[in-house]
Amino acid sequence: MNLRPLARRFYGRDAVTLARDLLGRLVVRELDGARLVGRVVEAEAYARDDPASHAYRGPTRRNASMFGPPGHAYVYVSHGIHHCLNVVARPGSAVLIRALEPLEGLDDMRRRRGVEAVTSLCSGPGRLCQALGITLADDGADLTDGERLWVAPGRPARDALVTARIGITAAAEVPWRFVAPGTTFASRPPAIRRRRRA
DNA sequence: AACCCGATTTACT
DNA sequence: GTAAATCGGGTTA
Repeated sequence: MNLRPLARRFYGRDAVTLARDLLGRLVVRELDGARLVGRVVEAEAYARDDPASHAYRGPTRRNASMFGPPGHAYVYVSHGIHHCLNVVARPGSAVLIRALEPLEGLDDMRRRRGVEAVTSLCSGPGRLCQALGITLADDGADLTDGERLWVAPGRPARDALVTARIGITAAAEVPWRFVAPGTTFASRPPAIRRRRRA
């Protein structure tokens, strides 16, 4: 398993392309002498001119990292409780990591999460940050330096299931959520179409 | 599946 | 001031 960090050029693309290409990659975390690894199985793209994106209204204190160089982390606090991890693509755009398949350091993740079931460790953007100990201290972290948090090549998914993004109200139908085919570790099953009653 | 609630920041009035 | 927020857990049914 090659755990070396991906280089800057991997990130400096449009967020949709990057989101697809992140599926199957490895998020690597080193914290308190432990190494934690998870495979990306769910990601969402947020573009610069995207009503659902934190970047939509321009730079603010919170989203400053989104406007910095590609390949850094954008971490923010969601609903006052949870942290969410984004990977900055081209400046002003980012990819939200929504779920990982835990591969290494599961007991450490369990301890941080306070749950046992492997499908509850990293299946959700807030859950995976808790499992990996990601906080605002990681906002702006350079993911190419291989120091505390980075992304390694893994084995890119050959395909992606495509759905609308979760938990947004603006641009609710834009199909920029990507799920690795066959995974059981997504935050929600990737329903392709919503059934509708007449 | 449908609510309810927590904890806090942000953006807008 | 205030509503909404890239959420998660719990309860009710």
